[in-house]
Amino acid sequence: MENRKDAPIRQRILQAAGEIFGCRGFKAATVREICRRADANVAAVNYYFGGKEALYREVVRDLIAGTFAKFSVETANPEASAQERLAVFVRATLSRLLSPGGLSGYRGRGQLVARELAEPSPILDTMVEDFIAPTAAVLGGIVSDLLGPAAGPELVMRCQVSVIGQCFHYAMARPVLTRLGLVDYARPEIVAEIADHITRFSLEAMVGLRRRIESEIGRGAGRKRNRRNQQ
Amino acid sequence: MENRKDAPIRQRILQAAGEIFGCRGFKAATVREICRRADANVAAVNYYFGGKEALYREVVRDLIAGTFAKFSVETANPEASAQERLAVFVRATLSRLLSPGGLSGYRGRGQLVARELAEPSPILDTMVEDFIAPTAAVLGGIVSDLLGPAAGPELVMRCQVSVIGQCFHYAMARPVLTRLGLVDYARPEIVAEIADHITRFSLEAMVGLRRRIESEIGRGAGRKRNRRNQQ
Amino acid sequence: MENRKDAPIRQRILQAAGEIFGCRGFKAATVREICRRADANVAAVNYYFGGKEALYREVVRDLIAGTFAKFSVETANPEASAQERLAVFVRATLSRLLSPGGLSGYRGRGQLVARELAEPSPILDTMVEDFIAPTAAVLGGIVSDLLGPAAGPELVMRCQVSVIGQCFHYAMARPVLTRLGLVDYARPEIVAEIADHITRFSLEAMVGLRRRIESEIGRGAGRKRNRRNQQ
Amino acid sequence: MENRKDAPIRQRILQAAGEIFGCRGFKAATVREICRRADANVAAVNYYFGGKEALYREVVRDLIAGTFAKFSVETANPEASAQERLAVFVRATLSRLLSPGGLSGYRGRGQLVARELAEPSPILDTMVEDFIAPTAAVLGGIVSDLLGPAAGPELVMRCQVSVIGQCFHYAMARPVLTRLGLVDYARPEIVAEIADHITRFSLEAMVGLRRRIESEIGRGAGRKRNRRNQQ
DNA sequence: AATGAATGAGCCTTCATTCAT
DNA sequence: GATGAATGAAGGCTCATTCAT
Repeated sequence: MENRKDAPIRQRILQAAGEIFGCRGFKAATVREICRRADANVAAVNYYFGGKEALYREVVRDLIAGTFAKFSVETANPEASAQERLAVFVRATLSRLLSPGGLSGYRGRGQLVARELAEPSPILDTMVEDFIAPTAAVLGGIVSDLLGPAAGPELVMRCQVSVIGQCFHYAMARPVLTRLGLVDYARPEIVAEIADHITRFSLEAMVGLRRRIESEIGRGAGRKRNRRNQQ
Repeated sequence: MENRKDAPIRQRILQAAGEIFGCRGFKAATVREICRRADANVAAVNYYFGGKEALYREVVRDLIAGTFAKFSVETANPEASAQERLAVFVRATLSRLLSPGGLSGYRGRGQLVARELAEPSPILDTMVEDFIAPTAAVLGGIVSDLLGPAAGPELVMRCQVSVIGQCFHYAMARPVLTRLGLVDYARPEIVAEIADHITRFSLEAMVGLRRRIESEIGRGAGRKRNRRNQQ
Repeated sequence: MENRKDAPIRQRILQAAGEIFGCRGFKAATVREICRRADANVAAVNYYFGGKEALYREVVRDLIAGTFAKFSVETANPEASAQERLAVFVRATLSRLLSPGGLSGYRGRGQLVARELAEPSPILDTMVEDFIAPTAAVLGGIVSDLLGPAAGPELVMRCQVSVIGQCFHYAMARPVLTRLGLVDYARPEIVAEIADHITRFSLEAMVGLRRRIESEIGRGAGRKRNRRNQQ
Repeated sequence: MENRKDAPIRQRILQAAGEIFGCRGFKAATVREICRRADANVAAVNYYFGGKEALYREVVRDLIAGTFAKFSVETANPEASAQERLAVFVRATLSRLLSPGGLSGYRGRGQLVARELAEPSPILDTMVEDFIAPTAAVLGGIVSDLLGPAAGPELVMRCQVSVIGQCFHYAMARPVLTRLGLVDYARPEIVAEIADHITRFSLEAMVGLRRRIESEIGRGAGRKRNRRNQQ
């Protein structure tokens, strides 16, 4: 299904490049191997993309853009509760990272993003601006709602990272988690199960934190403990 | 302090290699650049280490071993409460990852580990076995205590990943978090603050999860089935 | 004629490699020098042949195969006398070794074979099997006929080596023979003259040996014991 | 017995160098390997000999000088018959080339000379002048006597080469002869057997040639066919 | 438009040699 | 006198890129 001989050469190269770059990294990947896998001429990369680096940029951009478009982190219903929106966000984020149609869709591609996140390259700035910042904003809204108005911006940021960090670790540390026997990525339901856990874990944490903040405020400011019911 | 001309050449190369390998990755790094930075001859890498790959192994091993030895994830007092042990664990893990004496101690070195975790290389197996697995076992004990005897092994594993994932994200996604303005790594207290947050967040989550598990068991085993409506 | 700029690069490299490998030996020869002489890029050797060693193999193979094909050691007439067949064999062998179209055709190439014969390299096995063994078999037949049925296999083998050794020495010890003033390789008729000598020398030897063997047998088996006094 | 630790370092290096140079050739041999085998410091070669090339010269010189001194090509009795002197010459030459105390005395050393003879290097000139030319002169005298006064200098030279070529081939083409199964170098009597054969073969040849020359002269000049009995 | 031949820059490594001790 | 540490030069090879077709 992939690498169909009748697919346009440009597409075949893009596809092959995603796999090779993901497996080997930018430098270790060779245009020869990419072209061999794409069944294209050695000069095709330069002809269609202008060079190895430009091809790499295109691959990463396509991969992220495609994946982000495929899995939305927002519910269709804007009136949904914060809990529900969190569940959707986590599920979508994990799907982006782990599901077959996502960043790890085919062999090695997930590592491509892992590498890119770990390594500040010029392309990262665009990625952050175009894709990651909007996503972070969505999560920021959810977390803010869950923590309530008493939570300071610092706490909101930290909780954002806590949520997103749990999700990313399953993608970034995949080789380690596999070796430790902590996660079995082969099971098809794994994404849903992990999403459920992260949602529950994070909700429990943030509800608890909110309760604690507000009780402290209540204690500090007097008896306004009826605030608890707002959210 | 870095690259002192009077330091033994072997040390200078090790130091330089950590930085270069971290910045560029194994393949993209060149022994020429390493030696230039270490102010050593090109042949010195082969003379002292036997080759580029052997140097890389030594760098990673030294880095991890040194860092793990410097920051213990266990309390001196074995009778300490699970909460306290969690706090120590999180603080030590973050220190390993972020503090000046740790894996990101100098420019680029943190990325070296990020890359190694993301990209399974032969050396990773040894690292997992020697350093990561023991650490994971410690965390497993803490989490297990916090969740109580009613928690199944699945939940314990998932919570382990939730805790460790929060910590790692600050190291792995450092470039992104910086660009998003979510974390200011320059502030010296940042490690302690993040550790506090992760500990609180995780404690709140696990205490909440434990309460829920045990109440469900109670419901199943006895007569508190009116709790069901709370959540 | 040599190194013509319009000759295909592959051919120019092959030509240059024959000379350089012959002059310097495999290890001391450098692809840089070969390519410089062939007026080709340094990478051309790897591009066309896959590496220095593969180029060497091709050079030796081409040289031997070409030479062996050009000079046949067998007479067109299979009914020819043993004497005549020996003359043809010796002339062909010397031509292979010394004539302009043969193994020493251009500067240094003869030494290439000398070196290869003296120094067992993996390629030698193939050469022996494909080219030398068949040639040895032809000579074995001739010698066997000349010595008669009474000659044991041991004697046949030794005489083979005596014939071939005389031929080879003119090629192998060329520098020494030149320095000693024993042979003037510059004279064009030299090959024919040497061939004549070796043929005569060897014929005389083998005819004499045959007479001696058969007279001894006669002595042993019957009553021609008066032959003993002849010699 | 060889490489005794208490032998002077200089001797141990000479010994080791002979083996390594013989096995690998000048360029492929490394001073490191030589020094390792001699259990000496890397710098010892430069210290004692002034460099790799000077060491090589010394090794070849020592080897040839020692061998030539050990096996004399002349009989003790200057009045000996030409046949006898030929037998001694051949036996000595073969011993120089093949016997344990000679040029192939230990592993690989024989090939050292084979290589040197095939490859005109500056050192060869000295070798020819000091060692080979005198030997050639001895053989020239023997051959001249055997062929008789009627033989021209050309024939004498050719017969010299025929004799010496037979001897050398056993040393030069050793790998090939072994592969062809023509010679079994492992048998201890092999040198004597080969020497006997070459002597007989050459005597038979030269006696025959003499007879032929003289008969032709006789035929040409008249009826002096009684010359046949002289020799 | 698309390609195969060819290339030049650069990489890792080896090795004879040097030099301070 | 003798050595171990260190080095500069050079070698084989890889690879992204170019160019004529």
